[in-house]
Amino acid sequence: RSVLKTPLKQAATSHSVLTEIQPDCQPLTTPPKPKEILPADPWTPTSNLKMLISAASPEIRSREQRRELSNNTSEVLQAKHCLQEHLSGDEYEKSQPSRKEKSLGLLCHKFLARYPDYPSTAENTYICLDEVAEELNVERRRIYDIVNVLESLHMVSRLAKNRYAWHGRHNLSKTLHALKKVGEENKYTQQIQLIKKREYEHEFDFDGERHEETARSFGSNKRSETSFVELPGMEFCAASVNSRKDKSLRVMSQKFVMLFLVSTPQIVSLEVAAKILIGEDQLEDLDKSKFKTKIRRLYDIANVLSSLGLIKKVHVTEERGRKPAFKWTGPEVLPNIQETKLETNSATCPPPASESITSKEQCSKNLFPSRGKQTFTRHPSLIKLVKSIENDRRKIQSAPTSPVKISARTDQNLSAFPSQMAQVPAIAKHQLEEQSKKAKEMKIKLSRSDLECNLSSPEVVPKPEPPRTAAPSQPSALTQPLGVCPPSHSSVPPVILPQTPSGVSYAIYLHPSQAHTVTTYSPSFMLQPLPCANVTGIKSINSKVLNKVTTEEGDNQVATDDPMKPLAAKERPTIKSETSSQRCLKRSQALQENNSIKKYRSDEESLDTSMTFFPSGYLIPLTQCTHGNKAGFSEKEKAGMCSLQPTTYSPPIAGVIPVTASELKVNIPAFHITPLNIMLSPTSIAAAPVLSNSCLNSSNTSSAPNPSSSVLNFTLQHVGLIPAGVQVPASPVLQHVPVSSQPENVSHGSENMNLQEEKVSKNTATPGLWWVEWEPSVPKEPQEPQTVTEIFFRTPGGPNTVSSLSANSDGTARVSQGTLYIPQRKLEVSED
DNA sequence: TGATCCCGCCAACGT
DNA sequence: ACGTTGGCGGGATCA
Repeated sequence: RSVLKTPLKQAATSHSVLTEIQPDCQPLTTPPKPKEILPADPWTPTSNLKMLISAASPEIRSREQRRELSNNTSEVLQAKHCLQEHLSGDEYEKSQPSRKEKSLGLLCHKFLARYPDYPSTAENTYICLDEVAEELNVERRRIYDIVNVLESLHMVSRLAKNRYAWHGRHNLSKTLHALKKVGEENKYTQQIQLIKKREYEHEFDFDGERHEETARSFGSNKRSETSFVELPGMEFCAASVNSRKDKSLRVMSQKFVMLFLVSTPQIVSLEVAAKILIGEDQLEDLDKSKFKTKIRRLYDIANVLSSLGLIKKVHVTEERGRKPAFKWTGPEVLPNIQETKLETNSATCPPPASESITSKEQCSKNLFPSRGKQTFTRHPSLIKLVKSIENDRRKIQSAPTSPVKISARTDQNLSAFPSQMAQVPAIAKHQLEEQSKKAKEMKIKLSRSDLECNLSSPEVVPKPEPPRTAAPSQPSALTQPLGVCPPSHSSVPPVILPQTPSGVSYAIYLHPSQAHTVTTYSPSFMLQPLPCANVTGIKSINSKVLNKVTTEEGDNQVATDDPMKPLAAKERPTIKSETSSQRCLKRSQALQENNSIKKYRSDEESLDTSMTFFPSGYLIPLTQCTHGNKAGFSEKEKAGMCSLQPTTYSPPIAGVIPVTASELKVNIPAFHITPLNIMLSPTSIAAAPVLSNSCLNSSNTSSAPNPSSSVLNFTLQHVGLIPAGVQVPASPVLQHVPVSSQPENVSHGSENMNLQEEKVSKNTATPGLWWVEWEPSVPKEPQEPQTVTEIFFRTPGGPNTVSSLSANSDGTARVSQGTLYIPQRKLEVSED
């Protein structure tokens, strides 16, 4: 095994290298033993799996083939020798199993591909590390890395040495809830703030004095640390067999996840994570090496989490430069969803899984009396829809479902998506996984409700159906009393998410700015009251923009599902021989894209009526004047334009938005807002895809109302941050100021002007109000320009309480309240 | 370069 | 004592 995967690293002495490479083999001259070749053979028993994976990457495949060839003969050495002598040659390089191909992430994908996300609760799935290691052709050591992380999420549990039980994602939801809870208890949010604060301070004062106290307070609130978070029902198992519960990787993994779950923009930079994880244990001893090691570990964890589709790599750009970070892309973890502590009790190790599932069933039954299927155990937050949209770019239309260990299935899948697969970039393979997961989730969701299925299927899945005009289906959705807009207009379907019990949600959508990459000028926006009826009728869209938002990057998935896309039908056929449930799945996938609204409704209906559905009138379309750009933003305007009439944003009444465009003319220089739909939720859990109709009402092209102000006011009022009658001045004057946790500091920041230029602005007219804009670092190809705009405002309540309203260019946005978040010159963005 | 992170030594553990 | 785990960090790769 090692023989194959251990190509010489480089031009070192061939002999010594080979020796190293084949430690467990006969002398270096020993040609691959038949026995070893077999397991390593990419086209053997596990070939299906490999096929699937390699199929995603022509490169990998070809390489594997190449490898295979070389492995089968004693030519190996020769070849290597040869190659070595021509290190610079392409041949050699190509035959080299590129580091990437050996990455933990890819390995993890392979690993995950072996097991279903939601294994049958009837029979337990076991994992034998040895086997897996062998089949995946890697050292066991690597498997440990993966398993440990999975274990931290309770996706697997250790039964005995070399033996694990696979639970898949059945426990994920609960685990995340638990982790979030613990994360909150650990005050990670505050810790993050502290760290950021310190970073901030570092930038200005060179004396590391005050760090002392920071460190103090930091280290002080450590407590239940170093303990492995377990799930009721699972701990038994884990504890009994695995005494070392505080294993670093496992714990680290959990903590890392916690950080995501508790932080507002669910983005965590490695640096911060590392510091927090270190800081917890040993008191701040800025040990360089320790930090480095921590980072390394985090990468390992991150790779696995990425493979799971829970996070994705991004970069936070700030003055300091680009810093690696990760963004949570996993399911939203609703705060108060009662932890399903319906745990039964008696349970042996394997049982825990089924048990937890049982409890979930209970839960779901409660939620959906009529339903009893085990599949919809989870209470999929509607937000997932958003997530899915968020991840639109995920192409790879294939991989209907994540591969199961059954080879037959894999084959089927493969045959179904031959060509497509062949076009998928190797690295993008993971996306496939994500998608399949998404699909599964949807599947589950759908299965939960026939109604849902019925509603969605008719329109979305009609495979035989020719490129239908979105129009037909749209209306139906629109006619609904909900405040949603026609999905067809935008590739980014508008969605109204269920609200937290505490409050109503608002759907606001702004028109996407065409200048995704432009960051210097302020696009103009219009805030207009837009009754549903009107919305429904609106058809004009800035396809260019919209496409950019969702279809960009040639996202097959999206494209396929996009009703606007003629090719949509093209792929449907593949769904042919699927089961109805599978179809639902597919449909759901399709729905995500364009019928989110509908979908949402379905969910809403099927989910539970207790959810406060937001009045239709709460849809606030903020269209951007497509042309009212630069021209419209003369220096003068930038200076102090915004002539905002003190308008009171009273709670909108169904179907009506108490604001008029004219009232919201505000331009906030340096404030770049991209398309967004904002779901405002007092408690910070809403996220919604945006529905943007370009120039819908762009009649007012010249005016450039600033969405931020309107949104802000609207938000502030509805979130209760400001009296209904009060209005926050639409930042007539904006200054670039350093942002710090101390509001006071903000007031005088002229000296720090350079900091965060145009990134963070403060509305001097409204103390305690900041906005932060995250721009895409580089408008790479059709990748999604992840521009994030975030508005921070201090809550009257506590000095450290703030709320933030952030809008992502991908159409999602969220409002949250919580502890002070230091706007840090963070400019999130691009991914790799 | 700095960001990533593979690789595998070797110590802690389990049996 | 020996096999299993997995902490750790050198140094190779990648971007």
